[in-house]
Amino acid sequence: MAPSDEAMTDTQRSVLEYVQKHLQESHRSPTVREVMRHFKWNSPQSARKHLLALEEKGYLERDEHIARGMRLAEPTVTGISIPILGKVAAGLPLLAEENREGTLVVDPSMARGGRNLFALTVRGDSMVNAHILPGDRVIVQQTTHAAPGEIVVALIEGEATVKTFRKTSSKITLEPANPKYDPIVITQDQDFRIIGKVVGVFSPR
Amino acid sequence: MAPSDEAMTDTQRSVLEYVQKHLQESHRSPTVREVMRHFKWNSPQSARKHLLALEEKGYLERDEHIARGMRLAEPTVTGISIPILGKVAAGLPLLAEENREGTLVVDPSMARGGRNLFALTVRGDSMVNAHILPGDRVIVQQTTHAAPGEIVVALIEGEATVKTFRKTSSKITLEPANPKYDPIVITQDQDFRIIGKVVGVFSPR
DNA sequence: TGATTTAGAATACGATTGTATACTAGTATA
DNA sequence: TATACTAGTATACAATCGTATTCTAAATCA
Repeated sequence: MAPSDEAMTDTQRSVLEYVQKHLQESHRSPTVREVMRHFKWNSPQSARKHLLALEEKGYLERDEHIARGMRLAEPTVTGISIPILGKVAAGLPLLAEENREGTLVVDPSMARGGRNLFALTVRGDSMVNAHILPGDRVIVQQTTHAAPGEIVVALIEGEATVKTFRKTSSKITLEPANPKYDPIVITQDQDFRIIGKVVGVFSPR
Repeated sequence: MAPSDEAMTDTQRSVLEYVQKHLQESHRSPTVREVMRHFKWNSPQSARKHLLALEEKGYLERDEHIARGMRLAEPTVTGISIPILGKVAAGLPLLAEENREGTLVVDPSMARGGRNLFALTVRGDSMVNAHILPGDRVIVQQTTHAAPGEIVVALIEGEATVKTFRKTSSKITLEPANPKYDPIVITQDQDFRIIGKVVGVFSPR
């Protein structure tokens, strides 16, 4: 349950702010008695009631009977960690642990709308004219459908490839952005699947 | 004091990994006894000795007498926040608060060697053949010197521009990567300054 | 061989800590 | 007026937890 469902009293707000500050500064939850002492109260229950109220209203999460067991309901986001996909193993879900090669941190602006993202390291120069170079990390939004002209990541016979998606009434082609290469025409009997479309490129130089 | 000064024993390494994992997953330090139970030991001292050893060797930090008082000596880096430079105001230090337009989070792999980084939003298409497009964020390492052929960010008469740096015995030129534009020849009386070189490009699509 | 280091056990002490119950007082509300 | 809610106090209990001391056993090393 997300915060801001229910209003806090002034004291509850102060307590929440103290807990937030404590977590931020010491990377550790305060104890009930630390809250009590900070507000110069004389009973652990004074603090405890506010903490329980904050938990009930969804602002705090707690683990019972555990010392320093408080957490903020909404963790502060500094960057979005998305998995880097390596070789895709057949039969496994795309984002299974086994397919992961590492983690890439991207700006939160990339993740608007809670998009289902992953990254892929580009091999080969087939997309240089779309400014996607070998070694670049393409940031991919997972989807099974794409509009013609969009740059997609497709799985052909178990191999992941980045190409421009083209579609006519009769056939689907995957078009490179490099005159050196020919378009790939998808035939009926091929194992073909769109796994996402490119929403960003990260290019270390 | 940085870790890796002193070698760990195998057990100490396992304990450190467990503490790291615990911190990462629950945002909370394990207790001495939780470490003990995880390794199926029968005495708190078994765990405590390893924890004290890890502290002495600089891998862990601890606060005495405090429940769940362990921290990693090197905080886990999830992303590097670098400032996005806007219009550069004359007279101010480059990275002054007034010049900042926002923050960009990049992968830690960009920040190897503790480089002094900032980001810049590209305006114009003068570098498209170097795969730097309008709207891209170039990630820049601050430096006053560059080798010919490197892509630099230069300040000409207070205006920041991204170009390829060229230098002969007689003159300095800034070369666009787009035939539509002519190279800029720097004259003696111009206020010219290199402020950094491009080490990465972040391109939202 | 004897000394040192490392790993772990056994046990205990006391402070810390989450929790429970019972109480007073003020304030808002139906 | 009676009721409910909020705020805080007082006190107690038991589990958790960091720490201290003493001990055994194996491995390393000079």
